[in-house]
This record gives sequence, structure tokens and C-alpha cells, in this order.
Amino acid sequence: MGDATETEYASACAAVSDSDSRAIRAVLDRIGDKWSLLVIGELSHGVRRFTGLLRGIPGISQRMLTLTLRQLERDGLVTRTVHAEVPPRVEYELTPVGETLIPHAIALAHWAVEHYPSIETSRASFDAGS
Amino acid sequence: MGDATETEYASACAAVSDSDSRAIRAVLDRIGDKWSLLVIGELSHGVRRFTGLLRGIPGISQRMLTLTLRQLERDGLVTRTVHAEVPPRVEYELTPVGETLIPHAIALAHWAVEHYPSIETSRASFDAGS
DNA sequence: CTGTATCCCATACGATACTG
DNA sequence: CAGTATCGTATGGGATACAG
Repeated sequence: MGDATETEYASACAAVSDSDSRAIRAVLDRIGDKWSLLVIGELSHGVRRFTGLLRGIPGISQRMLTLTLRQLERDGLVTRTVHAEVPPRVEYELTPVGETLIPHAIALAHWAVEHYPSIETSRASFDAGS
Repeated sequence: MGDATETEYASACAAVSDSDSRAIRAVLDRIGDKWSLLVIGELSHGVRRFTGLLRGIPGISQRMLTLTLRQLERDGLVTRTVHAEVPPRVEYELTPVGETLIPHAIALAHWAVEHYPSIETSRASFDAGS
């Protein structure tokens, strides 16, 4: 993971000039919110129903799950299919575009788990020292 | 980028059970905010001064740059060195841990630039249709 | 130059209750 | 089951002014 830094970095940052920053801002605003990435993580398992997602994502409220799913649907990352039954059944699934986010979600999750101890330690000493 | 999905995914999600979710939440709260990833992107070029960052990140306010840098410093992702001169010179630099975030930042930036057109199109049709 | 302090607003989010 | 509606709070974040 540490073979392409300087060179790769320069070209990547050169590409981030003006109009691209809008795209980055927009994407960051979406996947950077409190629940989107966790919802995508749940959906990476496959098709899920509303209540299933609610139970699979501890701490999320009905309201926020609804809002998050609507945003993801609007952005074309998730599909919502309603089955005309009683009781109603609504299934959510990642679109092909949405699935391309999975590797990044996994990578970030790995990074978080790997470096969180270091972060906690740093926070403790920062808060202790002046 | 599309070779490890199903298997890789299963093991990754299995690892995300209880205590890891705290780490993911904590990291997401930090790098998911409005400016951290952009600051890290600027610092990936190398050492930067306060004003340099302010100019390099369009739209950020003095206040938010200060707050963001303090958080990153607290988390041990950025170092802050003050040079005793007049006028004062303060330099910010990524720590080794902070540098490990660069590949992920680059990956997300690439994803954003690549898929943003699709997202915009999807939003337009979503907003148009009922 | 590199911040800090204060004010203020928009909105993200949670809790709760209600509906087809 | 799968939402919507309403309310209230917390806080993220901008603008501006001031300071070492």
C-alpha cells in the first residue's frame, strides 16, 4: 500500500483543480454524512428490506434511514423496488455504480480499525499535554 | 479495482461487528467532515503554511481551517511546528500515519470525478420524475 | 502572519406520534 | 411493514472583528 505516493500523488492532485473540486465536494457531502457509508456497507451484502437495514445499523433512526436511502436513490447508488403485497415489502439494492463504492468503504473501514488505537493514544496525550 | 468483491467483502464485513464500529464511526466523523480530507489533500504536497492552506482550499474560512488543523493534530495525523520569527511562521505537515490516508483520499477523489456525471444525471431524472 | 473571540444561522439529527 | 409529519435540540460552520 506504500509504493505509489509521490508520483501518483502529484498527478492525482494536479487533476484536482477547479471543476473537479465540485465533484469531490458533492461526493464528500454524500458519503461523508453520518449514515450513507454504513447503509452502503449493509447493502453490500445484497438485497435488504427496510426493517432489515434498521436492525443491521445500530443507532440509526427510522427517519434518518428513510432520508439516507432517498438520497442514495436520488444519486443512482441504490434502487428501491416496491412489491404490491400485504404487508408491503420494499427491497433496497446497490446499483452497479453503488457497488463500485464497496472497495473504498472496505478500505476505509480497514484503515479505521487499524489506526484507531494510534488516534486514541494521540488524543489522550494531546488532551493531557498543554 | 474489481477483482476482490464477494470474498473480500464477506471477511471485511464480518470484522465489523461491535467494537470496530466505534472506530469506524470515529474515523468517519473526522475524515467525513467538510474540510479534513481537503486539508490532507493539500498537505500531501508537503509542508504548508497556514496562509498557503487558506489559499489552496477555496471556500474554507480561517476559523474552520484552524479547527480542522487542531483536530488533525490532536488525532496525530498532522504536526504543527512554530518557528520563533517575526512575522511568525507556522508549518503544517502530515505525520507518517496521516500519509497512509493519502491513497484513500486519492481513490475517493478519482471515484468522485469519475462518477459525478452519472450522479448528476441521476439526480436530474429523479427530481424530474415524480 | 497566524491565529482567537463572538455572534448567528442553517440544518443535520433524534424522539415521538401517526398512517396506508 | 414501511414509511410520513412534526417538533425540538445540538452543532457545524460562516462572517466579522480583534490580538500577539
